[in-house]
Formats: sequence, structure tokens, C-alpha cells
Amino acid sequence: MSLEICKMMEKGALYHKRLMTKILERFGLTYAQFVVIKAIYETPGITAKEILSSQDTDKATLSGILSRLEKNALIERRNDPKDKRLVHIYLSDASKRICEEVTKIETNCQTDLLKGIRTSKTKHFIDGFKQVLKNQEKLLKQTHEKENS
Amino acid sequence: MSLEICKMMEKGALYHKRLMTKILERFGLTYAQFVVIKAIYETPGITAKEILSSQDTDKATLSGILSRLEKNALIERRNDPKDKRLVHIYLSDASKRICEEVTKIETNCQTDLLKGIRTSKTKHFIDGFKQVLKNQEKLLKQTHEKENS
DNA sequence: CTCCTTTAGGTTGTATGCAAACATTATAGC
DNA sequence: GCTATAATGTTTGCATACAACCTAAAGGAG
Repeated sequence: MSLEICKMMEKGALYHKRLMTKILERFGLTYAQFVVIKAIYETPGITAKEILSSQDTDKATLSGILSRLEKNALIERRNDPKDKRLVHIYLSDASKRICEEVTKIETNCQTDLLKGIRTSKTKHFIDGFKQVLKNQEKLLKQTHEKENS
Repeated sequence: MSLEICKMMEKGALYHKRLMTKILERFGLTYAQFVVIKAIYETPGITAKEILSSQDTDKATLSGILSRLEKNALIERRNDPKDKRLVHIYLSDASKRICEEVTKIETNCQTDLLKGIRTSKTKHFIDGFKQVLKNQEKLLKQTHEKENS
């Protein structure tokens, strides 16, 4: 039964990624790139570290994504004059527009996801999901501790 | 709200992958490799095409995974004498044992996922999830059709 | 049998995802 | 001021994920 749950989550994540990939195709963006752009859109001048803490990715991956975005003139990296380790990231006007447009499409699409589920049951679904995530986090932590002992 | 759902599914899939990666570490296997091995375990002599239809991956990806598994002597590829296009895949004894052991661990871990959710609500959760997946499939199909028109 | 299409797999190129090693810059302790 | 250490990013290597292209073999139409 719970094995089913993992498969369902994998499937759901995969479907979402595929849908967004298809939507982003004509903008020449990948899903991972769009997710990063959204973060920069919300916090102009954000640093790489801040993007990492707001999402669940890796700094190496992010570095590559940012390089590709910069190569395509979708973002700009500016060094912090005070702390030279920091790099502040800004969107170009073009990517701001793209971000707004795609976000609109994404929101429309995702409103459909709960169709066919009675409103009274939606809360149970969401709450159940949150509990599963909590259980997963606990399991991950335990496995991690076991390894270090 | 539905945006939250997609993020939750992505998170859940990610956590599961990380947990399995950690478990599989000492067996020298990746999660993707283990998933393929499970499919071969269930159907010895399975073909690549059959693995693809039972899972949601790509033949290019699968081809690479199989090559790496074969290089490590975990599987064996045998050509079909009648239809020379077909390649039947078999597990080595070593990978059979690994598959059984890891499956046991996986099952134990995953039983914990529904902890803290009242049994009466579990069904709502599962049913809601199934409906979300259905809605996703419909959306994907629509987007695909729109593209081809 | 011959040509055309389909099918099963493999190969190549680009973009992650992630661990591990590096390079720079700050900062704490002395 | 100096050194050890921590923090921030980038680079490198390996394993997917996936689109696009290629190969060989099987099947069907004529």
C-alpha cells in the first residue's frame, strides 16, 4: 500500500515536470531553469545560497543552471562589493516577462488538479500528504543517523 | 493551493529517492538501477520494451542503465534466436539476492509512511491522490493535442 | 522477391542531480 | 597582524532524463 504511495508521488512529480516542460518549450526554458527564475523574480538580487535554501536543489546543479541562464542573457550576476564571496542575481526584462506569462499558465493548469475531489475531502488529502512528508523526513533522518553510528 | 500539491509531490518523490539512494549505497546500486532490477526479478527474460512499458522511463536511459548493470555483472543480455531484434534480460545470482534484501528493507521503511494518519482518512488520501493523477494525465493529453493542432 | 514501413535497441548531445574537490573571501582566536 | 577555520561559489566526474538520429531485423503490399 505505501509502496503505491511512493509510486504515485513519483508519477505526479514526473507528470508535472512533463507538463511544465511542454509549456516552457516555446520559451526555450527548461523546468529547472524556470523554477530558479521564479525564485529570482520573487527576490531580485537574491544570492545563490538563498535560492538553495528556498528550494531543494544542489549548489553544483544551481551553478550550472545559472551559467546557462546567464549565457542566454536571461539573468545577470553582480558581485557584492562588500562581501566578495556573494553573487547577487537579477532577471533581465525578457525573463521577467516570460516568468509572469508562464506563472499565469501554470496557475491555470494547476487549478484543475483538484477537480473531481469533493471540497470536504480536499483537506484530508492535503493533511494526509503533509503527514506522509513528515514521516519521510523522519525516516531519512533515522537512516542518516544510523549511517553515522 | 494546487501549486502546493505539485511541490509536495516533487518533495515526496525526492525524499523517497534519497532514502533509497542511502539504503542502496552499500550495495553499490543507484535507485534507477534497483528499479530496473526489480522489474527483471519479477519477469526473468523480460525485454527492454517490456521494462519500458511497466515503468515510466525512456529507452535511451534504460539502455545506459542496462549497460552499466551488465558491466558490473549484475545482469545478462541474451539475444532471442527467433526474433533477432529482441534482447532478453536475466539477473545474476548476486543481484537476485540483493534485490530480495533491499525489497525487504524498502517495504519495512514504507510501511511507516502512513503513520499518524487515521485509517479512516487513509482511503480519502489515496483516492484523492488517484484523482489528482488522473487530472494530470488529462492536462498532459490536452497540452499535447493543442501542440499538434 | 523487392520496396516501404514498423519495431526493438543503441548512440549522441544537452541538461540536470549530486558528491567531492577547489578557489576565494571572511572571520574568529590568539 | 597571522593563522586556522568557516562560508560562498565554481568545477569535475558519474548517472540519469530525454530528444533526435541511427541500425538491424521483421512484416506487409504489390
